[in-house]
Amino acid sequence: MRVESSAGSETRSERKERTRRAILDAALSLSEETGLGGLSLRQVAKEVGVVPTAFYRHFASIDELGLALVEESFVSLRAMIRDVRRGNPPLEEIVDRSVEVLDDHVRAQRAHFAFIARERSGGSAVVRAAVRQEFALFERELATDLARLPMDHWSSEDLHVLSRLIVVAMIAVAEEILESPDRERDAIKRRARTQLLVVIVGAVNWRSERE
Amino acid sequence: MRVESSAGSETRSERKERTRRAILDAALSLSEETGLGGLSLRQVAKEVGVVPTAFYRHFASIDELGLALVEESFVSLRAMIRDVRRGNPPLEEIVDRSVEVLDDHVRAQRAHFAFIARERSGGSAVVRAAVRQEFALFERELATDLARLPMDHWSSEDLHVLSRLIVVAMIAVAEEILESPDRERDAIKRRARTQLLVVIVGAVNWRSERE
DNA sequence: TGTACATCAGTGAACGCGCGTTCACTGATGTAC
DNA sequence: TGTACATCAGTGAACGCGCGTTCACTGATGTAC
Repeated sequence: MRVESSAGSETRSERKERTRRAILDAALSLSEETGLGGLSLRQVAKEVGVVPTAFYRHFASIDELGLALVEESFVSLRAMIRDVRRGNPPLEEIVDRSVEVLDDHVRAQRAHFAFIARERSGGSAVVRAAVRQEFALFERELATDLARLPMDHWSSEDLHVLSRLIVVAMIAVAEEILESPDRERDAIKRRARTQLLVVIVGAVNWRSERE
Repeated sequence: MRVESSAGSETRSERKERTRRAILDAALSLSEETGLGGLSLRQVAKEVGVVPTAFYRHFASIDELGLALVEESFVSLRAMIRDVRRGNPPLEEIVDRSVEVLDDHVRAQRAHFAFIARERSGGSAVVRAAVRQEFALFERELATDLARLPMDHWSSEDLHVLSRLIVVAMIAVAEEILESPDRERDAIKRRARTQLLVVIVGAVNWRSERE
């Protein structure tokens, strides 16, 4: 068993992990232009600086690489949600806080959020299915969060429907953030707050108007 | 000048138009699996039953073909909107009527709506830009429609924000319709009605809660 | 109406290119003793 | 600690394939007179 290593060098598995990381980063960056589907194994290898066949030491195919990217992108998304919940903000601050956190996280993890938004209706059936499954899971979680707001007159199915509405609206906001110049930042946040507030006001006043 | 033609035959330009139509249809159908970006000129030509080079008699590139498909897909989308407006339905029927019409049109023009939904974040930058521009136009139109509802306390910018919320929610509903089995039809429509109603109730009660 | 010429949708051969994948390999790192 | 062997991340040549695009062509349709 090897415990120490010669100064300034890495173990074999550290080197391997570094190459793997470089492949993931290259794929995130290159696919921003073409989508994952328009990405070739050879392009990725070239960007990383290895020979094409070295790719196979890390992933069996571009699709498998895509699945790894789905996983780590949703880690970023879940980190964002944890950040929204943190401090358990009172109702009147939820909208402002959520939009702040969304904006911060989308900007800090551009590549991950862009990847999710793009591959949600992207070219690879396998990756698309993985993204949608993650979103389905996420919508269910958000629905249980919503149940804590003052809308106990909502059935759990309706909470899920509401959750989906919020998710698709916030995906659209994230896309806007990603493709707009920085100077539109405040305008986009203002619009996002309006949308969220409309949904929440609508939800709170819903049943009373319905029957 | 040729006025009559021999029985059972077509003019040269009729034949050409028929091939063009076949190319558009083949592209719509083939791209359902791979996206427009994953489509090759040779695949399309093979499906149509012409030699690859014949493609160039009709389009200079797959991108140009894509732009033609964006145009005709939005013709379908505008036909849907005209259908919603027809009869100038009273406020309490707007939600039901809109969801009925959306469901009917998406099912009748599956390929067009699937194309729009997919290429909105698809692989070709040119086509993506065209789709987004059409949506931007459409959102502005919807905003002026909304101004006729009892929400005169809304600024025109806020009406636009509201319009965008409705559009992204309805795109998501259209995607659900397209990828779900027929037996979920009523459930999807019910969920769509809930979402639209939440947005409208929220919009009507908005300003009062805000200040 | 009949003839001579122009147009042009579609053909078919050919090209160079980037692709994914196979295979045998190298040589530094790791392990057993 | 030193030696002999195993592992395995990355190499490099080679393959067959589908791709977009070029070019000269064919022959039915259209036009002028």
